[in-house]
Amino acid sequence: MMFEPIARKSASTEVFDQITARVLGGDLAAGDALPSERRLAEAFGVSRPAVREAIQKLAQAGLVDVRQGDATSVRDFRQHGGPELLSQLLVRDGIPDWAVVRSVLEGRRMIGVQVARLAAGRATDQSGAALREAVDRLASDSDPVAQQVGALAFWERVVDTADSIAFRLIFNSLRNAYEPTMTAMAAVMVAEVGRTDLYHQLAEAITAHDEVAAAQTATTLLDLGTAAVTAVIDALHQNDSEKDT
Amino acid sequence: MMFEPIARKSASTEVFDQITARVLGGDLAAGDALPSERRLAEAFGVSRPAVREAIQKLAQAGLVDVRQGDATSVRDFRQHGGPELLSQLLVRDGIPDWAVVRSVLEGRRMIGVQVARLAAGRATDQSGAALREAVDRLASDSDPVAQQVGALAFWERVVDTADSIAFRLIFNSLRNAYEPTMTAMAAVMVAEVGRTDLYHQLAEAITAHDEVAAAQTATTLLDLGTAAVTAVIDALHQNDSEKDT
DNA sequence: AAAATTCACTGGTAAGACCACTTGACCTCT
DNA sequence: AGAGGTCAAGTGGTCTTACCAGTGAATTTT
Repeated sequence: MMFEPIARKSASTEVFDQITARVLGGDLAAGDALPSERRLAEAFGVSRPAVREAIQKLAQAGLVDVRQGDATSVRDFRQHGGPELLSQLLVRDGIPDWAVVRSVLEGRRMIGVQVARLAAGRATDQSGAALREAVDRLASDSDPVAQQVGALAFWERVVDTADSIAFRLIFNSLRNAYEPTMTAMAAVMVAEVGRTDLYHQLAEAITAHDEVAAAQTATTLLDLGTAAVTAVIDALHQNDSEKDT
Repeated sequence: MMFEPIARKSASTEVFDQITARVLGGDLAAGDALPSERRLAEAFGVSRPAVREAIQKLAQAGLVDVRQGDATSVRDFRQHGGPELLSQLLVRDGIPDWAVVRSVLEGRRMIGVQVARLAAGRATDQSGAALREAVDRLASDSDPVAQQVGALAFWERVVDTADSIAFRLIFNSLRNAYEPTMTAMAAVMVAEVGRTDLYHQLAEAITAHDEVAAAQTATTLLDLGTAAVTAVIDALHQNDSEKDT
């Protein structure tokens, strides 16, 4: 029996998480007024500073609008939120939101291709070596989860090679959304991350400054994972339909 | 004479902004330890709760790593930050960072094309009407700034039509980065936002479910702005070179 | 030399008081 | 009536003070 490290959440983090879940879950609709800080403090059984810290984080995430003198109100996260929210949207109460999963896969695929193309245009000797090293490390892993970590590290190198801070930051967001789901996705994603030949091919295309080949290989590679996940989703939906019948 | 609404910043916001600027500006490098909350409070002349609120926001933005018992340390925002940071990175001390500008333009272009393609695949009668309305509103504006606002609203409709929450949230981030620069960009961006014919064409292509035409038109449109801004950047660099000579 | 302990420093939390601002009800004058 | 002013209640903003809870390094003990 393995012991899991206990992760203690601070009071403010706990408050933040709960309110975030309420907002993203729709229990607190856009425009709704949040209870006052004093009431929240009482309701959560914490001090007011703890509540305030949570609210500041909510405001930073674009989830609430706080104005002195008036009640703090919930904002429409679809209109004001950033991609940091994706990780919370992907899975709610342990149940994946397939529409969100689909959209993240789409984003991953389209952005991955563009980044690969950019990288091919800007590869240097250094970045080429880094890419090859990442491929080698990925190829040496046999565990599906480790392979996913390796694939993520590989793509991180690709993004670095693309030398675009905007794509880098977007990549970070997608990675943060994806990471918590890795163990659950391992069995499915092996169809993609197991194809070390394609990673090798992509690394070579980028190193050779072949933008077309890089984009094409990236498309092939990312479509594998997309197709695999999509197949699972469809299968689940089919089951649902059968149950209904 | 117009009156400007006065925007008063709270103490915690002020602290947050100052530390953010230090981190993004490189004065506080990744791995550096932040002064303790008590010292920061004294240095800024504010109370400790105010400092704590600021630090919580910094942590939420991925800029610092805070652990009880140990000093709060600065994280590598390139590795952990999200695209919300772009607005702060675009301009520092009033001077645009051209590498960041370029990367945002690249992101805008590539993502815009993909979103247009997605939208073409998922347009409905409702979304088509919304797109046309947005084009009409854009066409009725003559002021460059108003046109940019209209163009942004148009693209917002396109993203909605694409029906992808991931792209929606990414779009929000790019918009937040872009909005503060609009007045400065007005004269340059008019080359793009003034082409109401292309917006109209794009709206029609999306409504007609013509993915290829939508992608192509989007490319043409977005390249206009990209080229215009790139030309300005190059001109500035040329001036710099001449000065050096 | 290694292990255990101590201590100084860090962030985490709480309570209570007061300030600054928004809102809406109420009142007054026109 | 309607426009304006006044006021009170409720909200977020801030400060002070005190103590709790971890971390890490210096210190002591073995």
